[in-house]
This record gives sequence, C-alpha cells and structure tokens, in this order.
Amino acid sequence: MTGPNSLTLNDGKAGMEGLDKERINKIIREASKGSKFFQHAEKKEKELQCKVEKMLLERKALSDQVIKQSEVELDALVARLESTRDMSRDIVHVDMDAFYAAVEMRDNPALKDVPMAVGGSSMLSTSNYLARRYGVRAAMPGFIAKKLCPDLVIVPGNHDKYSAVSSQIMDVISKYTTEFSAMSLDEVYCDMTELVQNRTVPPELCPEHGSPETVESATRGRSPASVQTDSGQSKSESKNESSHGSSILCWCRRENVVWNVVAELRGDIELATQLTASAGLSCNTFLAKVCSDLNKPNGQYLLSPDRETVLDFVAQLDIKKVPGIGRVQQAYLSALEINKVSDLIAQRGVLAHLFTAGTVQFYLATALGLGSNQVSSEEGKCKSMSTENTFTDMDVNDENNKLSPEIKTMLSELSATLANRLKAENLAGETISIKLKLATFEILQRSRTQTHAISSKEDIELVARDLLNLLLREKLEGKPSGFRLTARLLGVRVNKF
DNA sequence: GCGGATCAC
DNA sequence: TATGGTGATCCGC
Repeated sequence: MTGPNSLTLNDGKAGMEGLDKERINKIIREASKGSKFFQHAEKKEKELQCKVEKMLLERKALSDQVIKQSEVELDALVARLESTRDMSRDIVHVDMDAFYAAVEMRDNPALKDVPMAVGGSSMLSTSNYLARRYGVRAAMPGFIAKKLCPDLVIVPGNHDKYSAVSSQIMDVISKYTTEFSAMSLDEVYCDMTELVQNRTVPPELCPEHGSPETVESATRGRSPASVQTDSGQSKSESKNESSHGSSILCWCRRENVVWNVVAELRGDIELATQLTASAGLSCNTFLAKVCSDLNKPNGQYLLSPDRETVLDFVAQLDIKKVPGIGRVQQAYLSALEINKVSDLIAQRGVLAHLFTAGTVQFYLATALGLGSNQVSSEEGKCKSMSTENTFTDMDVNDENNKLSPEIKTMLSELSATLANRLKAENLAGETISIKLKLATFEILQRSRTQTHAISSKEDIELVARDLLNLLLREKLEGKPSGFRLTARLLGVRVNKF
C-alpha cells in the first residue's frame, strides 16, 4: 500500500523482476535499524504519509459534479496538447548495460561469473545482473548489499576509466549523427531522423510497396542475422500490426531503417568497447527512454510513430516507469489508486483539484505519450556549479559559538575546488549558496545574490562563510550554551552566471 | 530572490 | 564503522 521509501528496495531497474521483496526489505530494514539515517528516513516517511492522508481528505471532499466539471475543462487542454503531437523525428535513447560493472567485468574476467558491484562499503554506483538477483542495486550502501549477498564482490570505481570509455561511445555515435546529447557517461539521446531519411528508399521506389504482409517479410529478409536473433526482435514484430494503407507502408520502411541503424550502432559500440548497450527507438525522448529499458540488457525496442500504437503503449505503462515520477509522486498517485498511466486520464478531473496546473499538464502529456523531440539544442549551457563533501560528523560551532576551525577549513577547501572548476570553464556567478547536512541528515541551505558575478576562491569563501555564520546564529537561537550543531556534509554552489 | 523538496543519474 | 555528488526544476512564499 505505502509507496517505496529510502528503507525499501526500489526494484524498478532492469534485471530486478520477480525478487522476494519481502525478504529483501526485511534485511534492509534490519541493517539500517537504529541508525541516524534510519530515523531520518522514518521521519520523512511519516511526513509523507501525513501529506498523503491530507490529500485523500481533499479527494473525499470533491463532489462528482465538480470532478466532471474539471474533466470537461481539461479536455480542452488535452486537445491543445494533442495538437502539438509530432511523430516525425526518430529519437533513440542509448543506454549502456550496467555500465561501470560491465567495464570492470570486461577488464577482469574473474568478475564475470560472480555477483559484483562498483563502489564502496558506504555506497554502490551500480551492480551487475547477478548481483541484482539478490536485490543489490545502485544507490545502496555496500554494507547492506553484503547482507543481501554475502558473496558480493565490491570493486572500487575508476571514474577516469569510465569517462574514457564514454568518450569512445560518443565517438561511435558521432559517426551516425551530430544531434545527440549525453545525459551521463552511459546514457545518450540521439536524433537519427536525417540519417534514417537518407537511407530510406522513397515509397514509389520501394519494391514491397504492396500489402503489409509483404513489407513484414521483406523486413525480416533485409535484417542481418545478428538483428534477427536480437532479444528485441520478437517485441518488434508488433511494430507492423497497425499498418494500413500505403502512407503507413512508408512508416514501415522508416521503422525498418531506424531499427537496422540502431542495431548497427549498438554493434559498433560493442566492437569499440566490448560492452553492450540497449536502445529505445521512438519519436520523442520520453518514449525512447521508456523503450530502452524493455529489452535490457543488450536489446532494443521500437515503438511505432503511430498515434494509436503510442496511446496503447503508454496506457498500460506502469506509473513508476515514467521518468519524472519518483517515490513521492508515486506515493500520492498510488493512494489515489493510480498505478497505470491510463489511470491518469481516467482520473484527470480529480488530479486537477489535487495538483498544480504544471503537474496536471505533465500527467496529461504523459498519458498522451507526448515528450520532447529535440535532443541537443535547448541551451546546453550549465546553470549552476557546486561542490560538496560528506565527512565524519563535525561540529559546526566551537565553544564560543563561532565557526569551528574544522568547518572553516572545509569551507576553504570547497571554495578553492569550486573556484578552480569555475575558472576552467571561465564562469562567474552572482548567487552563492551553501548547503549543510546535519548529523541527523536534515538538509539546510542558504543563498545570497550579489550585485556582481564572482569566481575567485576568496570571494566565494567570504560570502559562503557569512552565510554559514548567519545559518549558525539562526540555528543556535534559543539553544542552551554548550549546544553543538553537528554536520556530516558541507557544500558550496554558484549560479546565475 | 529564497528555502525546501523532488528527481535523475 | 558505514547511506554520495552534481545539476536541474518546481512550489510557495
């Protein structure tokens, strides 16, 4: 009933189907119990439950009539959103399979047949598929992972190496299209539209310009053997199901081409890196991303650029697979018995009263299968830069309630690091923020906007120290003398470049 | 503009 | 023993 939280397994990742969640969650809770992290997570969980219950009360107060009224109003928005639908682009989401773990397995064959993860005892970056069978996954502390899987091998990460491999991957992709953008070292959106168009035979020259049957068999005939045996091929057969009429045959042709282009791209990535990638092929980034997960690992899935096909696809989609819907949204939605994307449309009249206009619009766009269809553009410039560090618990104030020397040293180091990074990109910003995570895991942030942009270590440190002083004074208000504010993380950020 | 929250990777 | 770092965005003041 209650949604996932920081103390339960998030099994949304590929390779984690059919696990014994009960048992795994018990072990996770057992390992966490009593810790400050656990207490904080429990507190947050209770707060969320309260908000959910408050929302349910609001829901109860809504009359059928007022809901109906909103439905009608929202139908205008749905129509407006529908009018923006553009299925003309071939957007591909390429996602490396268990990237960091795969690199380590490639370079050390002894790791190939054992459950392993990359990271340390306090945090894992990723795990291989064997480890996922035990519930071991990214963002899980290593010591808990060890309880779930005592034989787990944890290898320290090597970011420089992953970065170098990532460059190789980008090089391969750039041979296909210049329109791509990397979301991380292992995840890229590509726009293959031009390439597909250049490779597509015009319909009048297409020899299979006959029945959908003909095209279907021709599709198979032209596919290289490696593609036919691809784990995604069986799913892809549905791509021609809704083909009617000659204009649709054109689409089939386009789908066939993009399918083969992406299979070729994945093959080239594997040749260059000995690592496998999965891909989602669709007409916008939202759908492509969802699709890239469906035939993981080492597979691809194509969703036809056909309105009915897209609507059917998103309707049955699990709400937690939607990028942008995290554990909190999921808690709200599941309390409303919204578990599939189709439920969003069915309950649109309710949503209108419980969420902001922006959120409702996002939900409706999602239910229509709409999303961005440009991958690069959109101001690739960064808008903020930050540096933060977690350390063993540290007093923020000294016996005179001034900033402790340790915290001042930390602030100085962070300011220097940030100033160097800013300098490397020739950036300077007007707004300075500090972030403090207390030993209780509570997070506090303070910021100030200057009248001019700054970038030097000294300037940043001066403002940041002032902010930290103000925060300390605020937090010591009404506290007995001898009270110590204890922190586990300090961060500095610059923005408004 | 600010501070808290949420989300992704 | 032990629960990350970076960047973006949104909401309600």
